[in-house]
Amino acid sequence: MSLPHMLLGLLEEGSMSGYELNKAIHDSIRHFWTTDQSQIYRALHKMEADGWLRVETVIQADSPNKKVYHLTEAGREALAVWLRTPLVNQPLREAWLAQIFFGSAIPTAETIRLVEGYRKGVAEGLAALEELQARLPAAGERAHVPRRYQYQLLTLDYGMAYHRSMLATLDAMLEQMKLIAEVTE
Amino acid sequence: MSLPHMLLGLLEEGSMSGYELNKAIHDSIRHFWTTDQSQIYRALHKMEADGWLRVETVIQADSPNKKVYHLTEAGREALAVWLRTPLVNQPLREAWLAQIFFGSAIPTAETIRLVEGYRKGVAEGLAALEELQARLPAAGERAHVPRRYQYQLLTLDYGMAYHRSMLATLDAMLEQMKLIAEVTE
DNA sequence: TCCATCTATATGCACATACATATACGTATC
DNA sequence: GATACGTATATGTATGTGCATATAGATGGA
Repeated sequence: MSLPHMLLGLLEEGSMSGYELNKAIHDSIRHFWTTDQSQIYRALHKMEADGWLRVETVIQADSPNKKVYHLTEAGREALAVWLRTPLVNQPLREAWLAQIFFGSAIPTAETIRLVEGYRKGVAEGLAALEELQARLPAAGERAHVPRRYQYQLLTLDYGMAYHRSMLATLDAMLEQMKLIAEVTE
Repeated sequence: MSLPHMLLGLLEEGSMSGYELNKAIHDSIRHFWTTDQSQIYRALHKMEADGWLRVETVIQADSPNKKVYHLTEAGREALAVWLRTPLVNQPLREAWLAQIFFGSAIPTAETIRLVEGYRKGVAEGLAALEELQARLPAAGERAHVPRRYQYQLLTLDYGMAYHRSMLATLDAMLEQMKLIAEVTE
């Protein structure tokens, strides 16, 4: 389970409440990790019990009080260890590929339509990432950007490369499927 | 949940027992879907209760009796429907990218080492797929191959394209990280 | 005044899934 | 005779996870 370590990483940049962590996940790591609000609070409770976090209750006048979490030394250490720990590589798990694999059970035109839909979804995902990147420094200017920020940009690069490759692969797949349709229909 | 539909797809090609389905998953769709043996039996029970499958108990002399599952009309129909149904597109979920995103908390050399490890894993995955493909028809001969089989090859193509793209992206990432290391260390 | 919305935290619940374990038959090996 | 292995099916259980819901203070608009 990685969520606690995501939270450690975010809290290393600055102390936050669960509510703020939820927003931070949505704003900055959504392109490779999403989670439910309820999981965040559950994770925070466990992390506090494990001594990774210290809670500070902040009384607010203009909105409900909040519990701001701070990294402890143990938490900082847990993050540093995790950042060096190779994760077990998860095998591909793509249910939609089964719709291709077993596609011969329905007319080719229908599977083509399906894949075109998936292509559209990927194109939209890529557009969202490109829009995000347009508001950030270009590759040439990166050397002058804080180190922390350079790492963050690398994950955005990965997301875009993934989407572009996916588009190209889907296009190739669609071409092959059109050949199948020609021969057999 | 997709496992029941995976089983429908496999059983459409021929009736099998749970034990044989487990082997079929390992032999032919492992490159995009894996599962535990226990889930297969649980899924089969549910699918039978839902009327998608019919059981035939086969008495064997040389090994324990087996329960061979056959598709019913309802099962065949459920497969056909699923094959046309767009799956909700799952957002990227790559915990290792968080190790990059938060990488500034440890020396760059350590993150480089980590990514090199991941690169090795991807290269091994690609090698396994290439070995598998070497025993199958090349692209030029595909037109003369059964339609069912052509679809199966497309999923292998996808797996290889994914791995190749992943390798290229990781290499680019490693180059960027070496630049970071030069500037800041 | 009522209602919606934002801030803020928390629990209930269902589902998917993996790991471990249990049972049991037949064959081959030591 | 004991042990290991392949075949074959099944349950127990823990964990990860998302959706729904509950509670509640403050603000702003209809």
